[in-house]
Amino acid sequence: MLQLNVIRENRDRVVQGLKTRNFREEDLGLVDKAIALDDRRKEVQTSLDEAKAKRNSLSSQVGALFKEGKRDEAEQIRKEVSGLKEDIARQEEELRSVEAERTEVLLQLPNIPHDSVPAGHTDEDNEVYQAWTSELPTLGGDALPHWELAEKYGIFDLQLGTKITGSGFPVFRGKGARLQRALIAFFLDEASKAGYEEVVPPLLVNEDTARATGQLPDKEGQMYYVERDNLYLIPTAEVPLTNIYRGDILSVDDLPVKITGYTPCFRREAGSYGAHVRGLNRVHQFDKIEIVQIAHPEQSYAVLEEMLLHIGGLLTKLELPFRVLRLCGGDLGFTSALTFDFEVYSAAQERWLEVSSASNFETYQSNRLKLRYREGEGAKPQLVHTLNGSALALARIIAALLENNQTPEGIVIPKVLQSYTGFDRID
RNA sequence: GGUGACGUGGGUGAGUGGCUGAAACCACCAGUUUGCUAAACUGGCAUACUCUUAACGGGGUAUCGCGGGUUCGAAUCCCGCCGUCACCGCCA
Repeated sequence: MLQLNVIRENRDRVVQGLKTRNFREEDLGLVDKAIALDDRRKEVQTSLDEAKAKRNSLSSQVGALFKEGKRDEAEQIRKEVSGLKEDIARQEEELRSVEAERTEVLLQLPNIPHDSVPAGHTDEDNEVYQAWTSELPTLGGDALPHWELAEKYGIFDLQLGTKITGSGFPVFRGKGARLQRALIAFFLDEASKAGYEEVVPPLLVNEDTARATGQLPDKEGQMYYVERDNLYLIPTAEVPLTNIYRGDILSVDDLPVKITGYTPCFRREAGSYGAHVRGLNRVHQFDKIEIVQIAHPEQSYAVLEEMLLHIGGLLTKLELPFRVLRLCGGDLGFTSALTFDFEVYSAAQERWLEVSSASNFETYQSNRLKLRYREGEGAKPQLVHTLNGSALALARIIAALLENNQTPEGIVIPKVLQSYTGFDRID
């Protein structure tokens, strides 16, 4: 959520940002509407506070007068205060409704894109930030897509998952399951080496948590929901990991906070179908190692750069061809100021698969999280910047590994993984 | 799930209707004193919103788990919810 004072002070920049996101002309008015509602809120707040101050001072007189035995005077003031009650109640009601309306409007405003975000409408318009300069691997005409390889080598079984749960819930078996575990261990070890604290968070979260990182209300339909207990299955570890610090005031010395966690991720992916979502390209449950940083506002873009290097390093170690995209305004997530996507080239499908997304949310999340830091002793608390990235998402990495590494003798496991898998090929 | 106890500031903990935004102690910060350190002493030490100020600052409101109620006035009384702990039940 954007801060109102930021909107006030940078009104034109906010409007410009919405345009970068291709906001409809009629919705640009939301910015001024938010400001107007906040003006009204201030008015009511001030007038309500005055009424309450009067009540409080009169009330304390009542007590004093009673003690002095001046019953009549006390009685008179008491009646006067009684009259104030109605007025206070009415103003409280108005304050509540103005605040609710203001929040409603603020929730509809996405983050302001960073200056470097290119204009554009779809993923076609994303800017190639770091291209793959070597040659892309080519496989012969008999190369198989990963879903066929999976069947051939018994790596995972989607039909079995359908029997147990429903479509989009793969069952990994044998060496496939082992490969999965190897990747998780590898990614976590790499994150630890890079200074991230490893965390095992809950997989179900409550409403407050889902709201604080921005999944509610804008991505409600994307999450599985357990109605009986009013809990949501996490779509990404970002949600519980970032919420660890919800409401906290950190010292500047604590920054940056670096945490990582492996979790399964659950996504309903409502409305997705077609050839591009075959196999592991898009599933309802997949495993992901997430890295999260809570950073000083002045450091956050350097931190984002550091995260990109970390993620790129993983792909390099896995010997996968990849490129990095800077998302355009139209493709940028609602809460993000700047996002880079990592795509791995899948040689058999001859297309790029998104395997990671790293974003700087600046203060958009921290404002909802009420997550702040203090510059020094006694300094006023300020919002931190939050960032996160996948490092990495497993399903599509496996898809790419299977496809790119297929040989007539089976699927070759990259060297770095061999000590984790305990085998060097799947055949 | 059942029964009982409890929920106060960074921590311990006092406080049963007004003088309590909250004692005291600990921790922390600054200063004084002192060969150094330690000790002692003095002072400071919540957050949000809001008004005011060029600024430093000052004023107001709210917050004692959360939400409602009673009252001129609530940390304190009443109701609901949530949580923690103990015992029982169940259980990886």
